[in-house]
Amino acid sequence: MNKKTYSTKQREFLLDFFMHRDACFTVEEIVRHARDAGIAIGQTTVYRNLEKLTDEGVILKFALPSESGACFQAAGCREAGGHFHLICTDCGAVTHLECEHLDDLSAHMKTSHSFDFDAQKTVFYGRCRACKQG
Amino acid sequence: MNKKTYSTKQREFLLDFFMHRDACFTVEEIVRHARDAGIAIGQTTVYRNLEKLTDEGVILKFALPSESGACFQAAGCREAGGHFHLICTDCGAVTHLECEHLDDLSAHMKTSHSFDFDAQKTVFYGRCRACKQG
DNA sequence: TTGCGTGCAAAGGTTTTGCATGGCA
DNA sequence: TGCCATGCAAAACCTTTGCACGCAA
Repeated sequence: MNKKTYSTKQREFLLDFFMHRDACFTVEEIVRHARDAGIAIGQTTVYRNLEKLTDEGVILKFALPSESGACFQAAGCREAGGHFHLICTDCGAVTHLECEHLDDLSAHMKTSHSFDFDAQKTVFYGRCRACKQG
Repeated sequence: MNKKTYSTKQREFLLDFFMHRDACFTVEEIVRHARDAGIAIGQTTVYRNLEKLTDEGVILKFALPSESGACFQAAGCREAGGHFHLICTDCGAVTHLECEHLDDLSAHMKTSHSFDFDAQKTVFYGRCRACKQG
């Protein structure tokens, strides 16, 4: 039996915050944005809510070489497969990728290498178009 | 102009250590292995050497959900392409994968999505054969 | 009223830094 | 001898935990 879940203004802010943007943020940045929006929120609360949301697959947690702490971002969709994330190691931009090549890869890893690839947890690192040109 | 690099027994140990094994280790584990091998080494030294080796692409640095600190492992080869890493989120086992599917993927990302995928920095998370059966 | 959620402060753990010493070339 | 490397101790950081109070249902 699951615990009850209350709706608080802090939780609602976080949900809304991630649903409406498409970049990654550190805990510190999230706290700052909340305060700018007039929502008082402690970092403990951010950590606790983010942990839950990460477990649920609603948001993605990953490390960026350019940041010292963890980065979080909306997963975009909760369904398995068909949606992958590319992160630029220079600027941190995130590209959502829906591409049959990746579905093929996932299927191939499963059948030929006996590895259940988890698209939710995996982040592809590289350099985006803008940073290549820059 | 690059700085000179001295050869010390600590550095030689680290190089040798990673070249001869195929699993990932935390800093703490590395220090312990060194001391077991009769090499006195401080964790500061491990951190400093590992940072250099990571920059050079000799070893891989990544986070494992089951570990609190960072994990390091030999990259295996320094050439670009053709070599990827799968990590089991349950047991931490690392699989090296050489597979034309991944080369295709890399080429596809570059041509169709303008993204220079960096196999050196990317780790695929999922569950390995043994843990699926367990 | 019940009990989950919040947030401060403190603890915990990892990684970095300062500085004096050690050791390679 | 010159200068990089090492390592202890301390600092800096990020994240988690304890506990009392707040608040949704």
